Amino acid sequence: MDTSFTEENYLKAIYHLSADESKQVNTNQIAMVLNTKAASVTDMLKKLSGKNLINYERYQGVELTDSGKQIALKIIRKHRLWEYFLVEKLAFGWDEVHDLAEQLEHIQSPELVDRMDKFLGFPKYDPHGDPIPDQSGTIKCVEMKSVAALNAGDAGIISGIKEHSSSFLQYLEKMDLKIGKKILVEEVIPFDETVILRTENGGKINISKAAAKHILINYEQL
Amino acid sequence: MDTSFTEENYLKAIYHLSADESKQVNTNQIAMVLNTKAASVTDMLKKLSGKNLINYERYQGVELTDSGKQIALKIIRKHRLWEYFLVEKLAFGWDEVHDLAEQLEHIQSPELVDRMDKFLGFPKYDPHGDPIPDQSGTIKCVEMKSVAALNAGDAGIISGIKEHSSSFLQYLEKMDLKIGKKILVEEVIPFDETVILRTENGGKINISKAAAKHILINYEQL
DNA sequence: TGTTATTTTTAGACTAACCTAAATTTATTA
DNA sequence: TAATAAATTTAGGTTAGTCTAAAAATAACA
Repeated sequence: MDTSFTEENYLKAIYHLSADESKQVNTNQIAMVLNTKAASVTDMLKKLSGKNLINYERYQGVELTDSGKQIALKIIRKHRLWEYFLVEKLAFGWDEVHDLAEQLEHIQSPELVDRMDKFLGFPKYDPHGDPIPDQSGTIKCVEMKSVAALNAGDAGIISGIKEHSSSFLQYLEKMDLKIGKKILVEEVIPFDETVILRTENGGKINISKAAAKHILINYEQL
Repeated sequence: MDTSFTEENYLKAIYHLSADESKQVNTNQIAMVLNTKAASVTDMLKKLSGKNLINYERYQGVELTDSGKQIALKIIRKHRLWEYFLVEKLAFGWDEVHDLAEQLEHIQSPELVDRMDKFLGFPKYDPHGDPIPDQSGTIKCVEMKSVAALNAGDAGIISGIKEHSSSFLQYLEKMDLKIGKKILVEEVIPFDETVILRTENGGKINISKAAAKHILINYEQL
């Protein structure tokens, strides 16, 4: 039972959608993220259901089966390893690698993935701070908190973001807020909840509440 | 004007066929190497002709136009750079990388190719000794001689092979005849034209005429 | 040169993935 | 709860790439 390029994209989309928004994923959501039409999604859902990769009942939304989830995690593993490679070895910016990884994640060769993993030194997080699933598809579940939820005095390492638009990525670049950077919350201004961060070299960075919401801090990587 | 995965494979096949056997390439040859049927080939030839990537007249065989050749060379450049990467960085055997490179060569990103080239140190030859076209598609034309055409006393570096079957690749592996190895022809036995080679560390290797014919020596890489 | 054999092309059909437009089901709200 | 709105599915059609079987062109040879 082989999965096509397109099937893999659907499985990945469903995985991400069901991680974000609770449980059942609906047709329109999928159509949205895959840039396609609801009718096409329905066709594919029937097909994936026939292969037992999703549980699907007409009009009732959809969720991945265990084997569907396994496949999705394999794709995500590949995606994140490739992103790591592109940034660490080929010096791409972390905001430029997504589309390329989207192509590379479909290369079929378990051998390649594992060798790449070794070559890269078994990285645990991709350049956006998202955890890289291991060979068996296990994903390291880390507790991340949004910066907006921190209080003065809290500290941690920037480890992820909730928004992947290139405008936001460029904003982070400008503000010099990179994944892996250690920060301390110096103050939260009560008026508009602007957060004042202090970095290791003593610099101060002010960010709006809107931005703070989308930046995640990790306690695990310390 | 974008070229699909499949179109690229046809262009590459035509390129290789016209390099090997003189000029005009015929439908059946293409069908053979692409593992498809002549009828399918005809369909595609019409399509490629419409895009001005080949010169095609019914029943008369086919050849690449300049733009078709440019595209073919870009694919070949990618293929060979990926093979180099797989062997040099990920420690694959040079006889295992072909199928993988066949997938990777279709990744679309000029930026990626050039960064990879730089990362690898601008290699001139792939692990099979075939020259890697540069950015502009120029291929280094080197004079290669088959070992069977050498006389006692001649020396050079093993730089290519004319036969790519995995049985032959494994034979070379067993004999410890690797691309890049410096060899000297010590003697050619008149009886059956067995060639006795001497390697840099003083070892002797006997090869049959059949094998010698398929091994190429390069004067350029010295 | 005429006849057979081979190669190539056409004709017609299939599949995967997509689309639009219409029908149906579920959700919302007056 | 009936009526409207939104979401989803069905029906029918398109395109790229493939196939088989039959027809047409070229090549081989007696």
